[in-house]
Amino acid sequence: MNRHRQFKTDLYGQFEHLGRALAGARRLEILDLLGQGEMPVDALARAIDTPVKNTSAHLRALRLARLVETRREGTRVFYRLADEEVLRLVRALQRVAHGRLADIRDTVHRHLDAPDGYAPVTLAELQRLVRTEAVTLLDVRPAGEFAAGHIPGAISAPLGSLRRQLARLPKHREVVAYCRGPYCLLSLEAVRLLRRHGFRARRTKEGMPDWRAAGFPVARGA
Amino acid sequence: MNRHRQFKTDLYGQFEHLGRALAGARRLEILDLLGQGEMPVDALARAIDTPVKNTSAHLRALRLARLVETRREGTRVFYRLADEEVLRLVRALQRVAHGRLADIRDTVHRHLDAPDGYAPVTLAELQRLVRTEAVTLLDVRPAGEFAAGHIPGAISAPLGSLRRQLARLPKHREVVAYCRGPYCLLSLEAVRLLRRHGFRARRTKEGMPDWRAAGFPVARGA
DNA sequence: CGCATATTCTATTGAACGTTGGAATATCAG
DNA sequence: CTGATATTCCAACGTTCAATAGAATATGCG
Repeated sequence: MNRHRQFKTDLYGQFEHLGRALAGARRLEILDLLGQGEMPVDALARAIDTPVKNTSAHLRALRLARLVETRREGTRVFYRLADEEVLRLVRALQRVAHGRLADIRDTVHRHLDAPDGYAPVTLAELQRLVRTEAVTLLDVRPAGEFAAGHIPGAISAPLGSLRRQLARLPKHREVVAYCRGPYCLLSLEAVRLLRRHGFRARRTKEGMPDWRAAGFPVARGA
Repeated sequence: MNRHRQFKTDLYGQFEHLGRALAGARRLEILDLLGQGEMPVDALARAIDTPVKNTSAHLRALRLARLVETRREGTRVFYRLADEEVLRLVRALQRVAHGRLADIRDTVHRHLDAPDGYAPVTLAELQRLVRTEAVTLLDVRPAGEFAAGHIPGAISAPLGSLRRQLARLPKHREVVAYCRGPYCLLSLEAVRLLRRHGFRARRTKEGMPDWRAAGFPVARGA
């Protein structure tokens, strides 16, 4: 009977290692970002607003837990998720947290929810809309992430250059913007900008990695 | 632009709280057990082989993270999972850990895998087998957990009293045993015992909570 | 080879967490 | 009310981990 205890202690001890790797705000943010595709250390450091030195240490912990893998290219080291399953784990954690912690709902509500919540579209709806060409679909993430994978039919319109592209968009057709994921603010800003310029605009509730994880087709390149 | 950083720090900080609650071997074990149904503190303490005092502290942490809820009955306090989603999160963590950490595969392999792996049955297969009455289905968990919910058509045969029930089982029909989940050893012991007594016996790869989570019907009562 | 850039390693400090012992609270039975 | 059981609270100790600073390594370029 004691072998059973030993087994359980060993086993759940290993699970604990993995849990510890997830128990860090910066690390969760990194994993969320890596859902977009591989990134070098310095880009990640800038994205999460943390010294490179520090970011590297977090990445070390994630690599030790086998949640990320690396690839070297010249002096740069690119990190990527070790597995699609990892992002699903992060999303599961976010979903439980969002559902059960009132504080999170408050935080999100203050930032994400406009009067109409910017009329979020689910990915399934979006697929229908795109297939029937009923909407203009904008990918408002940085160009690099667009190139690494985007929804077929989407136009790359990074938030910074969106204003310049407005003139070229058909005025009459509704616009849907998507970005990195459920807690990414890019599409939100985009919708605000579009509406200020007279467009009918909505955003998706989820982002590119969720589209891919749901098994929908992904286009690559510029 | 700084409001965005503040938002992310707040948000992922909250996620971190939840991650921390998951970063404990004992706590993960508790959550796994609670997947069977509600349990009082002392039962949990015995199950995870940890002082009551200590177990209570862990439960406190879990309750603070809103992962569990309580119900009082006399001097006892019963704990239960706050949500089905919580168990799905734990399973997601286990799945990633199992897939990515070689140490876990080793640990599990040493204990769970017999020459034929005890011919694990998936839940989907099991459903077919049960519907056609092709097998005798045994629930080898403690009687209380059987009463709280079991697979329709299953016979309660707690490991302790299984030996006494052997005589009543049809010799010619194959037996399938299931228990708590992928890392529960009860069904394994059961299959060993059954085979020693000349039965053809297999076990399920997953357990009762997974059956429920998959949306299959659940029977209650003795 | 020597310099520059990108990244990682080492050592230190301070905060957070698990554990343990002892006391306190809550409920029930008599 | 008293005793008994189940659970929780409180304080102290040791460990672990994130953050920070400084040094070291690796690659590319001239």
